[in-house]
Amino acid sequence: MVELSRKQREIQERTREILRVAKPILLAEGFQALTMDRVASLMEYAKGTIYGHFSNKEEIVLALALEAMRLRQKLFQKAASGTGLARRRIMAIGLASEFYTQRCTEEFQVEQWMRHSNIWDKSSPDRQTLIRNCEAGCMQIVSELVREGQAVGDLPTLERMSPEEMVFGLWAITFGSQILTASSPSLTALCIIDPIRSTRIHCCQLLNGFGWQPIHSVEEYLGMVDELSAEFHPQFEQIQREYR
Amino acid sequence: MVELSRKQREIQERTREILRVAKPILLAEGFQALTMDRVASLMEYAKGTIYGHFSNKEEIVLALALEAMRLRQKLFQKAASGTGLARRRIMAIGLASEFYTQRCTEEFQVEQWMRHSNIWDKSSPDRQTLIRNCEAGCMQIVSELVREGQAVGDLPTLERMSPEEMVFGLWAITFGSQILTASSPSLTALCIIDPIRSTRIHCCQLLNGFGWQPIHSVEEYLGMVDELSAEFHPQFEQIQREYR
DNA sequence: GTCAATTATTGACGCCTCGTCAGATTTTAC
DNA sequence: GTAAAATCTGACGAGGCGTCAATAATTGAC
Repeated sequence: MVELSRKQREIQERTREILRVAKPILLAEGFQALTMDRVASLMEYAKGTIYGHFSNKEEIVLALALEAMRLRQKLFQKAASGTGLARRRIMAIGLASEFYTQRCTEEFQVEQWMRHSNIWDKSSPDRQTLIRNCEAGCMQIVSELVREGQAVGDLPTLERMSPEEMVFGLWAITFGSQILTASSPSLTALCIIDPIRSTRIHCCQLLNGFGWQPIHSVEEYLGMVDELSAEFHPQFEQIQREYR
Repeated sequence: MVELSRKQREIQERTREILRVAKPILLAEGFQALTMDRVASLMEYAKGTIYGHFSNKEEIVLALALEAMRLRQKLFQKAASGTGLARRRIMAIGLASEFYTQRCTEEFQVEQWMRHSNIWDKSSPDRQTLIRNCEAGCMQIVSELVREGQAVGDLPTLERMSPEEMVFGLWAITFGSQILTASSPSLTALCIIDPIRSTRIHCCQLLNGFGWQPIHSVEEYLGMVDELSAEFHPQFEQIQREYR
């Protein structure tokens, strides 16, 4: 490790400060309200100085997103490190994801901004890679559990279907639900009263469909999720606090 | 119906012309490349004239998106109007959705632009409503099939779970898969070789999980999808041609 | 066919943001 | 103490947005 000079530390600290200033603007007023001039004047630095840290505002968003995704990854890790069968631990990951969307609203929102092609495409490949790696890390946590389920014999393997491809399904269902919930303000108008409960049920039914033992009835499953929730929520909250 | 004067027809035609000009720019170069000045100069009209049709560029995107969604709706209608059991017809809708993503790439892409909060939020409530209605229409087509499955007794009903909430699951899984496929250029790096096949399987397993009769093994299901595909593709292509 | 009223079109304009870079200022190293 | 290196500054050019006063075209009554 290289020792950093005082100046270097100052600069690093300022990078963090920029993110601290930019985040509430992005969240409260959207991307177009996040201007370099504004960040600069709020921080009482010249614009050029800000550009020394981030070569455009898209980079700021991706930097925020990376932080957010690291939090997500930590939650997943915690969930996966629980006890019991792989299926139970996968349920815990579902809960982690739910927690992230529900309780780490800001981070979840930042992730959404990052996905905008406008923003993604204008930021540097380096930062993109960092984010991709983090995403792959999250995925790996889950696919390990699938592998474990298969190894133990609880989950039948399928011809030409990798553990990652199974995760893809769970990922798609939770991700899809979250996006739809976040972007359709009128789900209730479409008779979708409780999207979170629905998503839980769909995950259960998907796992049942794959024959992942033990098979749970919906009632049973929802009960277990509540128990798991009581167990993990304090831990998730702890991680969230540390992150702040 | 009101007769339109020649002038009115001309104006209407120009609206269409604007969309024709704007679409390739949006698709090939993205939203920030779509400027009113550029559209105006390409059409050899003054900018103000374009603003007479669309009060900002976001409106243009939403207008394009509405066209796209109407195509999607037509595909869904065709799929739902097939013969056989509700489960089979739901599979056909899955295929319609696949066809839309795969073969109506441009329309699918336009839909993605519409979902950007930047764009959505800046366009008029009227146009937003049109789009929401179209989305609701698509959803209704599917939820009718769920109702039919339940009525016939093929699909067990669940406590506190509306047909729409069941559709939500299928919607989330296909939508989520499509977004992930479209936005993660390196799915193969994550060991997801064939996302389309995976998605098909996940839909099958979800339906199996819900106990929708007849239950299909994955092999069986994939075979049926191929058959259905042969049956519906020509019809879908027909609809696509009419739309152009 | 004329002409006034209505409707449509134009494009220069003001405002805003982006990202740059030459010059001013501060820090570092000796 | 001082010269070289690093850092910071903010005015500037480029370019997009949306407006609106001025201009042109169209309509329809006579």
